[in-house]
Amino acid sequence: MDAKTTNRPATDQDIHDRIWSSIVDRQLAPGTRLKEEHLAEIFNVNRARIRQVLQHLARDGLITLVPNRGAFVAEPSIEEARDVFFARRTIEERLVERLCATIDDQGARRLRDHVAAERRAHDAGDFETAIRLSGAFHMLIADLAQSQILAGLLRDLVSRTSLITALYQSRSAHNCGPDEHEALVEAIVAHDAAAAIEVMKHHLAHIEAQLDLEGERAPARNLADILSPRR
Amino acid sequence: MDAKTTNRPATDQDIHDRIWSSIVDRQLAPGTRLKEEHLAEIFNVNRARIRQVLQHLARDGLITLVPNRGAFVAEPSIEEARDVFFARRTIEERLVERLCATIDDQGARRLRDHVAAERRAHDAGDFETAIRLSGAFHMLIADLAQSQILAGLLRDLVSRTSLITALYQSRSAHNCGPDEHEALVEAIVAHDAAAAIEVMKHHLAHIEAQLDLEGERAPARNLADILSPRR
DNA sequence: GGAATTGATATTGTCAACAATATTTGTTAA
DNA sequence: TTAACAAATATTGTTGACAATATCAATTCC
Repeated sequence: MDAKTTNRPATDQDIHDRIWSSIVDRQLAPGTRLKEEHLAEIFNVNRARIRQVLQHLARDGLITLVPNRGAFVAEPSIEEARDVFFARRTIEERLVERLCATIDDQGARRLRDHVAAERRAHDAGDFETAIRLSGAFHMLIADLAQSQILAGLLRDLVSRTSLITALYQSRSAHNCGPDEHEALVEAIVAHDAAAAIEVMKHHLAHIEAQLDLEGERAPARNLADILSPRR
Repeated sequence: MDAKTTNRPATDQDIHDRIWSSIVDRQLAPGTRLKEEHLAEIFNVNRARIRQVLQHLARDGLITLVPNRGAFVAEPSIEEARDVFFARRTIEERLVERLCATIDDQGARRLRDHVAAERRAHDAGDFETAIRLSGAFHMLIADLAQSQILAGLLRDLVSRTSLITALYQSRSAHNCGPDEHEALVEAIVAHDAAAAIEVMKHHLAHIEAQLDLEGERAPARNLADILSPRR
């Protein structure tokens, strides 16, 4: 959290976006305490504004508000993690099903361009970009499928997935996104709903399988981790 | 909105629940303006508290916050209405599918008891209760299907459905809930997922078909409607 | 040395006041 | 009578101060 304050006062949306992406990009680890006054100083705004933003982030599922104690980056339990994947399957299978019926040339081009960019980043070893584009691919599908409600719900679920992988990802995990994304795009463009659903199902199962949701909980964060400056 | 203030200070959750149910029960019509200071007087709390509650209700999709102008009970467009039903089908079909696999004796009893209560209210002509129980039936399915995430999402969608029916329901609509709910329960108890999905799909299509989403927008609310006392 | 207690400090929760913006009311002109 | 304009009022947005609660540091006791 090394955001520099600028002279233009930050809007609530700016602040929300900044904290959101710091969590999703894993700069803020699960369990991190977010002090209102501290954030207010960082963003150079009144504390009441921060409270408002934190309320929103809590509704997004990215932070946990504990009465009288403050806000913490969320630490989803194993049960929650499974539920997130269940919800994602529910939504994303339906979205690709719909997209198979509605995809047009422009949509197909956008999908292909996106996966090509993913492939380029992946092949160049730029894994940070590859991972970011991988998440954005899911949101592109949601946008193209034209359900604002499901797209909004999915956005939260994808964000929470980032928290979950931060907590539970085993060491051997690797990003296999472009291959499965390509297969998905081809099924969509071919209007093959059954295949698209199967690929999406497999893809999400693959992501979930890389997480250690069977063993012990992820190591509890100690107090020093929580209290050390996050910069 | 004739809530009487009590001596115990209302909690934020109390206030939220009260406004929520007033909207869902159609005591507060779509388009109604909710003034912060007025609500603060009604509930005998500081206005800042009301602002917090209104933020939550906006995230629930039940009200619309217009900068510098205030909060209004939401008036979903036809596109939004269709999207809500699409999202509901996505979620509710998956929930009944899962419930067919996990239902036990206790769950079956709860479902049957609920539909019986619905049937009694319906047969006694107590349509207010019948409609309330009808909505609660959907939430019971969500609870039993054991996905907190989908249950939470569905709660918001069911609430918004109430707004939509308030705006778009044709005059000839009637509640045919108990019959379809009974068929659904039997499919679930028989572990027949295909049938359950089909009944749920048909049930939601039935609700949607009773709305006039093809013709002109619901009549615009005129100034007299907005300014008349809402009690 | 560890646990319990106390006091100091930090943080969150709440509030009323003021600034900014919108709405309503009153007045004037055509 | 209607439209335009100005003034008054209402409402929302923001802030800093204070109350309530939690955390941390220091001290004492076993």
